[in-house]
Amino acid sequence: MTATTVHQPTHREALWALEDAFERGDLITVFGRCTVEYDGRAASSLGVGRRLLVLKPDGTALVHTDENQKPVNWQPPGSEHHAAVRDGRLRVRSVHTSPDETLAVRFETVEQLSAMSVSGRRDLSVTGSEADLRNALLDRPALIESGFEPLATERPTDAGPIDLFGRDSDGRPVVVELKRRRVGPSAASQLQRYVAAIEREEGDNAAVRGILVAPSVTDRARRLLAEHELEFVAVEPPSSTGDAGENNTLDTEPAETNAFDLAVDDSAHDSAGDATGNDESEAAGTVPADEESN
Amino acid sequence: MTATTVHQPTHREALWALEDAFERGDLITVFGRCTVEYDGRAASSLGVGRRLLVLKPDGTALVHTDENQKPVNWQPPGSEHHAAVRDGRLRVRSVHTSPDETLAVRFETVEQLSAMSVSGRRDLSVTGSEADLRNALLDRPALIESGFEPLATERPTDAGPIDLFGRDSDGRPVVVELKRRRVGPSAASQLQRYVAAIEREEGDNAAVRGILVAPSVTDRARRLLAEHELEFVAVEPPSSTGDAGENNTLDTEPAETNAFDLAVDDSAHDSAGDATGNDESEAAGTVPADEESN
DNA sequence: GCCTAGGTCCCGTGG
DNA sequence: CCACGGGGCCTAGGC
Repeated sequence: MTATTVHQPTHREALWALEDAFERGDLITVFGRCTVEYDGRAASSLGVGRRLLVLKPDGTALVHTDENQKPVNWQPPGSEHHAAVRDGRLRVRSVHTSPDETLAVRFETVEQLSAMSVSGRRDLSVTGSEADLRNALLDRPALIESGFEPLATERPTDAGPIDLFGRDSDGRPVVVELKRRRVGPSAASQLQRYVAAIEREEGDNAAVRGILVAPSVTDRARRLLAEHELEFVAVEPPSSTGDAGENNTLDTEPAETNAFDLAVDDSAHDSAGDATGNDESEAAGTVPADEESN
Repeated sequence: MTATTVHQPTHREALWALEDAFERGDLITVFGRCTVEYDGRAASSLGVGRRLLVLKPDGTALVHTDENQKPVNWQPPGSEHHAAVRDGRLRVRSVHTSPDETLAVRFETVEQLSAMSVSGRRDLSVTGSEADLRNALLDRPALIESGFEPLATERPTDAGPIDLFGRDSDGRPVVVELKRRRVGPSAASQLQRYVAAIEREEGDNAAVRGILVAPSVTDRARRLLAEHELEFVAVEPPSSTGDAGENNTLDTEPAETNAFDLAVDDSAHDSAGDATGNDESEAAGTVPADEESN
């Protein structure tokens, strides 16, 4: 129920505590001086130092140092944790199969070991994802282009699924690729692959349009789009500070929960344009201070 | 020096311990029941549950549940941690600027709070990276193709840097893209971009070859390569179990530390081939059992 | 700061 | 199991 902790344990005491925690399915943290060896998809070796080891009941293992968000070493979920005392020292091994990988943490000293039962993330709700952008555009397809008619999302092709497929006011097929943030060359190539796939589907004479929809685009990506006669439409990035209810009611639509501020900022394939997205100034009342309740 | 821990603290005691740990630049772990709110590049809300909060002196914040390698919520390095007691409850806020992001963790109960000074990853050495593959191929360019002459790595082009650039025995320019693992469509597109850039550099009549070097390739990527008349050469993935000293000395070169077993497995652009990498059997004595020392 | 690409990417979804 | 693409990707290296 509550957290169990052993402070400055002997290595053998730490082993007992670990085995108990494994039994209970607790999440475990270990502070101590250790070395780390990893062998699997790659291989690595880490000299002695003071670190934090986290062991999860799902098999995940994390070795954290004083900096960076990513662990310096780790083991994926599905691994099996094993603990033992060798040469009087605690050793934790996490073993994964398929792919075969092993993480070994050898402790010189164990400062502290804690364990507590933790609960999963049942109810994490996120807004501002690409799916939110897609829904926003389905509500207001004219923001991609006046007269654009959405026909399908995740439409399958030989090259993979298209984010948003439809036709323009002239009846031409339109492939739309959505990105929630500034795009680089890979997104342009991705769009180009999908356009080529539709062109093969429709026949060689088909004039298939491709539109990349994102907050902004790098110079290189813009040139790539131009080379393939693809287009770019800018949308505002998700507006962050809780404006979920602040619908700019220009149209009749109620417009479902819309994390994206949508702005038409067409930049045709042959124009240089400067919609690099570094010039946003007035979106929705960006008052940096004054957050309610501290 | 050693770890400090408070068990079942009051919220105010937890606050004192946190402030002390901030002062010392410790790495901090907090077990407790909490809710988590995030707002920034996206936004999310997480209901009450028992979790582990990790705070690093570089500004990183991590919220971990009982499963998955990635934290359910987090804050990047460079954030500023702030702690306070509001309504009798501990609240930790980590604030980042540019991009503006805030993570707020509100504790219902604090089971335990620990802090310890930890040290960085000075001496992490990894093998099996793409750079290792590149070095291995520079030592033995014939494994890409007999007569291949490497001229440059990271060669800049209008489309970005080329992993490995050279010429074949006929003097034709060759663009080589390296991947440390099985490749999909994006790698094929990446190679195609580089080849197109070199073709523009060299002139329209130039016959520029492109070779994707990787352990294996998906069907879709193989088709993409064929469409653009690009080639694929298979190399064995990094062989994992410590064979760093096992140089197969066929040539005169001493062959530096070579984490990759290299195998020629050419599959031309117009052949279907089956070098999907699922059929490796005898590489280098793959004895699954018997790991030295435990 | 931006851009580009690698990563033991992780992760979910679909086949 | 593999394949594919998103991600608050993160991180390193250039510029």
